[in-house]
Amino acid sequence: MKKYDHFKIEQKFQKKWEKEGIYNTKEDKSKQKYYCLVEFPYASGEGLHVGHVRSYTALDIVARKKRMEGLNVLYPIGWDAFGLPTENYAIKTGVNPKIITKKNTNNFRKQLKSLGFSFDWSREINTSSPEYYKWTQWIFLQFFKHGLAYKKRMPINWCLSCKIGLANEEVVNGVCERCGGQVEKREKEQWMLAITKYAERLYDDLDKTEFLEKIKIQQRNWIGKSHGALISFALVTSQIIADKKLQINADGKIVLITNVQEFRENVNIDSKLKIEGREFSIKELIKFKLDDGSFYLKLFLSGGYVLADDLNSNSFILVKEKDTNLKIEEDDITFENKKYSFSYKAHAIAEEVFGEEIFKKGESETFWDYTSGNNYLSLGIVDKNKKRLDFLGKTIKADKIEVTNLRESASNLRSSATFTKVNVFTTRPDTLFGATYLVLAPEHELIRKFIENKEIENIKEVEKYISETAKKKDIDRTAEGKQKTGVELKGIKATNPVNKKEIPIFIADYVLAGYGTGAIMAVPAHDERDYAFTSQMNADKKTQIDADKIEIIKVIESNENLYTGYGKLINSGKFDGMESNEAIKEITKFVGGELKTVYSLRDWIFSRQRYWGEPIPLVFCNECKKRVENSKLQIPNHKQVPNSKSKIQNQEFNEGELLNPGWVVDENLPLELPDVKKYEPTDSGESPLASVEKWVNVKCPKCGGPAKRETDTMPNWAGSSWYWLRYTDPENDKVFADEKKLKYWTPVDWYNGGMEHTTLHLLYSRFWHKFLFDIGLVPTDEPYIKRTSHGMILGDGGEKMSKSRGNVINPDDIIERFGADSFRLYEMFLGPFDQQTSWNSDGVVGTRRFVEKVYGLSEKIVDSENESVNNFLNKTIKKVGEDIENMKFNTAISSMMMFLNFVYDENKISKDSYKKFLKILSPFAPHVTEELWSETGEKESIHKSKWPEYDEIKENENFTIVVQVDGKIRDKFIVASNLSENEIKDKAISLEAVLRWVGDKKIKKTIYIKDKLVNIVTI
RNA sequence: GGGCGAGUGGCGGAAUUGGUAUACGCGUACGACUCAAAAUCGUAUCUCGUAAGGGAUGAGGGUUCGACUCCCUCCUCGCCCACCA
Repeated sequence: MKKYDHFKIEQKFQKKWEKEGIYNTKEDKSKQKYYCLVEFPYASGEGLHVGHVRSYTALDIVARKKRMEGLNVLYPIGWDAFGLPTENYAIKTGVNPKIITKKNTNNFRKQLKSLGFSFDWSREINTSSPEYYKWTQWIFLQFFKHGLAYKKRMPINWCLSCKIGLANEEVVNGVCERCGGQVEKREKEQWMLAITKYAERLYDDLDKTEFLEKIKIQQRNWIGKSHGALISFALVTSQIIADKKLQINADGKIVLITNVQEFRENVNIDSKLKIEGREFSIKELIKFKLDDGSFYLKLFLSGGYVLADDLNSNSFILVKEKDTNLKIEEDDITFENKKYSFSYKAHAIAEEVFGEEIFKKGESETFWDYTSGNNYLSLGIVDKNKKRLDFLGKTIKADKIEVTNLRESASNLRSSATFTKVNVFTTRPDTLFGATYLVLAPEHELIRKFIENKEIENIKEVEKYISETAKKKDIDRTAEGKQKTGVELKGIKATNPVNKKEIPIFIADYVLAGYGTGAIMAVPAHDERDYAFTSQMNADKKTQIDADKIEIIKVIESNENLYTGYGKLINSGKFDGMESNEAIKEITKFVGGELKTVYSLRDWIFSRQRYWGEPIPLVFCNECKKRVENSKLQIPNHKQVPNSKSKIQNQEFNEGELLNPGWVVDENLPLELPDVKKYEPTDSGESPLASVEKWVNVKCPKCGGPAKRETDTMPNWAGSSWYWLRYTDPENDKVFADEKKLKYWTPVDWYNGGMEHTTLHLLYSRFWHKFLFDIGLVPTDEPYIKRTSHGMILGDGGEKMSKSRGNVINPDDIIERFGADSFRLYEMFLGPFDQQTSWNSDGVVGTRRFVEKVYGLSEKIVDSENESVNNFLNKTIKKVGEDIENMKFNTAISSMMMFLNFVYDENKISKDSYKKFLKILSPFAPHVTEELWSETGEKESIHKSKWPEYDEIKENENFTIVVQVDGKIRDKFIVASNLSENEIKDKAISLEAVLRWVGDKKIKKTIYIKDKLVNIVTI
């Protein structure tokens, strides 16, 4: 018997296959396609991992089987080449990442080829090659042009000792992964991709896919859909205004307020005024602020009164609104049926209302200003020193009048509408009666404005808390068991809309700015976090809230103060007795809230302050910024991306340029990475590209003026977000892939990868694909039909393989010792493909022995074999075929081992059966089967042969019937399948062992399971 | 805290429309071959018991003629997410 020399055989066929290109694929309309995809590797310096081998072998088996079944199979490979380890290595050594990448991919390619995968190497791609990233950049520009990319200040992780920005993945347990140093947040302008606009579709369309259920679940959890309601809480700054503080003078027009400044600061749209015993509510409040920080008020009151501020005399003027009633018709203003030119008219009104001495003609000017949104204007007058202004009349429709000239004269005046409400998102509107305070995230935009307008009393305390929060590391902010902290916003209250009770407002960092509206209603009796916060604030004596008294849903058995479940409402006014699910809808309706679905998915931070990534092909131009700002172009407000290629091309500025004034696209692609001297980010946290002046300073592609390039690069997820599309047409330099080729090959039929990519990569790539679908560039709205994940291979002790633990297995060593075929078989034999398992190098000898036995099998070939061998083979063909489809590679292999053992026992096999066996083994062990196949005299490759059919097992086969008495096995016998149920029962009951066990007991019943078992039940 | 998954020999694991638990492989022991070793082949290998037989699939309970499989309670481990309102 000749010796099995794996090295010789594997080398021989790997060369032969490559030379003949037998796995290279072309579009062939006559054949059905099948697209197998594995996650392309990041070619690190550490070389191939056994985990790669597991994934690639599995789909190689699938690809080979599908080919044998006559499908046109695309099984491509390439390199995900932008990444941190390469960059970090470059920083350390100063070697250009291109060179490192080249070296690493060469090594990976060699390693992959030594495993005999049936990749179509002619389609190899590399995300770091300009030919490839040209299209990554191009797709980014499409996002930009459609208004899905925008710049925003965002915190980044900054390592204090490495002095570089870290990706989230590099921050492990709150410290820098590389050096273990402290990480803090730094704010920086970042490019964002608006993936949240696709949240709903990314969620819903999972139903269209055949992803493994656990993968769908993980995606759904990541997107984080919750149903709830937006509820508005009106703000009350103060109701201090009382009779004694107001005086009306004799003619009834001048109101004296004892503390005008206090009144100015505290009056609010929800304030109620009492003047001479008469109550007024405020219909509209206009607050004008001067540059020195002081401001003036104009209040439109119920009953048609207007309360106008007079700073100089520390008084307010109360007038009847109808005195200043204005109507606008065309260009002119009609005032009590007389027509005046605009300016003249305004003065006429001023004289009439306030007296000529206040606004002398020629010394004062008229102006318009915005008050409540873009559609309404008020007419006003400002004195010549621009220190005093007033309004004359109620708001009027603005779209009928020309305002441009008049705006300028008041340009040093800024209007600021007072904020009147806070929106909160809650999933539990049914607990609204228990809402005893509001909490805003420290980053909530209202707080800045409260501070600006001096609407809070304890500004210093609040500012201190905000800055402390910003400095906190993530880990401190979220660590479990951490005390909740917060500060009350004194001087501002909110009104609970359901019972009109006044409740305090806090800021606290347990409320996240990025989720919902960044504000919550706190229901301590029904929410754990609110309960904890309340208890802690009570301990600090900062609030009066008593959790006991606000319980609204009572659970009979529960005597706790906290209950987070659902139930029947109590202490909820007219909603008492209503079930939660109904109350959610009813209470929301009652308070004028809006049922809403929110997603916890955040927009994608798309900037990295790094060298080794795709440059972002945008340029900043000051001149274009001005032109955008002066243009009247509006950003279209569409909910869905339009399915059109042309719309955005007809304007001078595209949507992205309008959205990000000054940023213009540079369509001269690829925008290549320039060479740099050093790969570290700059001290200011900019990417190394910022130091390449020649590259940074460019002519604006739009106006030709001086402009600067964006120096951030794209994240390493970018290139992998569309790579499966490029495989269909990897060399095209006109488009990212030819439409017809995309149509033939996509979507991917089966995509396998690691569970660790289930959330980010899988979601990002689905997002890009959907966007490309929306703009008409790909034929389907989902990229992958089936997605599976292989389980992780742990090291010997059941721990994760890692360099530091020293338990990393190098595939090269295994191939050298045992050969690629045995290695592949062992990887698949290890355990269930989708579950984690641990590696044991000693185990490879098992599959090696199996391969050797296969190698010697030809000695058993005879002219006529036993029928039982043929039957066994049929069963095995069936099982192997099914197991491959179901990813049960381990049992497929064990069934082939059983067959082989059986043949060795029988000591004979026909040539025909032998060849069939080689065929079903060939996807698993492609080299040795090819060798043996050629030895049978076949000229064509076994991998081009047809997958064998199997015959259903013949009817007259015998079965073993197990006989139980009272559920315990007592005997078994072999029976031909043509016996009837009664015959089998009779035979069972007459067995000696059965008679012995039944004894004198009476037989209650006899259960028969076809071809399997008889159970005799006694009483 | 939430989601997902898993607990079966010394080890990786097999067995689910509920029907012979421990397939297949590793390891180990003994034997054959050999001067010897390796390799190979053969036999054995859950456990108690001489045997007949009994017990065992993380623990405990339930449903059933019959449970690794279904239901309930609990424990342990892994992965992912984590103050998501």
